[in-house]
Amino acid sequence: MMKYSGQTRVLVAVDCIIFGFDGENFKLLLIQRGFAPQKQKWSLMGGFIQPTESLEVGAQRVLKQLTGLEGVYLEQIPAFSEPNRDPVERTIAVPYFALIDIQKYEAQLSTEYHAEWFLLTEMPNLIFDHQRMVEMAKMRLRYKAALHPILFELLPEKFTLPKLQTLYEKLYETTFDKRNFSRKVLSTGLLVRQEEKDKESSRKGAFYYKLDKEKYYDNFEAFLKFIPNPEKFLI
Amino acid sequence: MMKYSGQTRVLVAVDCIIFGFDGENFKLLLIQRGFAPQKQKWSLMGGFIQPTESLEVGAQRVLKQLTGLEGVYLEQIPAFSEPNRDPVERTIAVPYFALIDIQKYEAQLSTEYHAEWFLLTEMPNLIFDHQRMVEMAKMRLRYKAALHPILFELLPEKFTLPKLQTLYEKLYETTFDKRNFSRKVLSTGLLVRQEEKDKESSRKGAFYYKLDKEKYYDNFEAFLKFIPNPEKFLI
DNA sequence: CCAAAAGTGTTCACGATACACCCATGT
DNA sequence: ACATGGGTGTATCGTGAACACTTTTGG
Repeated sequence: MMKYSGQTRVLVAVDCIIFGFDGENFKLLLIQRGFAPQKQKWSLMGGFIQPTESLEVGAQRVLKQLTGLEGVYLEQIPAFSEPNRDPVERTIAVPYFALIDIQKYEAQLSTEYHAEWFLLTEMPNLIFDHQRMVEMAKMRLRYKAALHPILFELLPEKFTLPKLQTLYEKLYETTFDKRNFSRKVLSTGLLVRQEEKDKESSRKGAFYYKLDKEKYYDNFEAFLKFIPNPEKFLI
Repeated sequence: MMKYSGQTRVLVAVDCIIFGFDGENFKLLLIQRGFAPQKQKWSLMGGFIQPTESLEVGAQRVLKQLTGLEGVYLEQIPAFSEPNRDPVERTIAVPYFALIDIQKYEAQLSTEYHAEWFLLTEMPNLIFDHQRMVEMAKMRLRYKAALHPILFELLPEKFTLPKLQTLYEKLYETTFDKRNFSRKVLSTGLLVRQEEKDKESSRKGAFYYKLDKEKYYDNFEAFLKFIPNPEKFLI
């Protein structure tokens, strides 16, 4: 097979910034790196791109290895390509942020990678430029979620409005008026109220809601703002 | 030097989707590919990433080679990484869209690449998946420009409000009310009216405006909507 | 004097915000 | 009975959209 001559080939890695939400706080799934350099240090889950897979497929593979989950919400963020970002060998990293339902995950946790959930606010130091990747991912998530209904990916199938509101409040480090919030969310018609209530976090109990899957997928890329004044939060 | 073992290295290319605006229509700067395969076919300007440069730097280098311009507005869009997208050898392409002032360019055009401006609506067929890259870039540009004041990058230093409006109208393939448009644009305080008028395109003449550079750079990433109902245009 | 494009103000409607009370229940 | 969190309605304000006439001047 013919090749392009005189050009340098480089390693390409996908690194996953895996977000979860435990009902109270944002979490990040990190692993303890199992190989040199920086063995034992905390790191994002990642892997080198294989000859037969695209970046997207590679990221899904890496996620499946760690969490057992497939079809996870993934979004590419701009590549990290400083020539010396990896001290071993030049590696271009294409980060993906992933939104997963922390409950689905728990059962499947592989012990192979020494993975652990950290509160986003209490992250350990990470190797290389992974810290910066997390920062970028957080910014991107804030941006995207201000305009599109993607945070549902972090919630279990059934969730309550107060939980949904907490989710948004934690991401934007603010509080919202619950009357306005519920009106805005319900007006999208994306949510279906269930008979059942969640009695865990209050005496009265809060109704569970499920997504109207059809409307949800139709509106996935739609422009739905759940938070007031999004411009305040967008960079 | 130590290396990661057992992994495949790949070529990484940057490809530039170069947009211009001639005062009436969007244009795209394409080159006639000078090497096999698909020699002579129209293509985006691109290049392989070099050992000492980041992707961003590589894209700027490629742009400079073709146009002579430096410090051009560039934005990365998600990588194209299908294993067989380049028939010669696996290459991951990281596309950047560039917004340039078509007037600054014209003098500097290198003849080396057989470059030519095409109307965006009358593009020839492009090699590989470059067509799809242009589509993606167009979508991204529409998205970004609906929320942030980036289209000024396409205009010369002095421009008139009617030209600015035409620019937006062409991108969104619609028309806007000029009273609302000018009010909205001027209310940002980003524009400074000049004494001079452009008498080219009307008898009465239209005032030239310049950007207030300081405010512009402050608001570069700010949330400024110049078009009504942006949600209608965002995917 | 006429054609062609530039420039400008007001009204209206809707969406966004602010705000406070009652409800259900477990202890 | 009371403490705790859940749920709901209304009044007001401000932003965004619709809309039409006057101005300038080259021919």
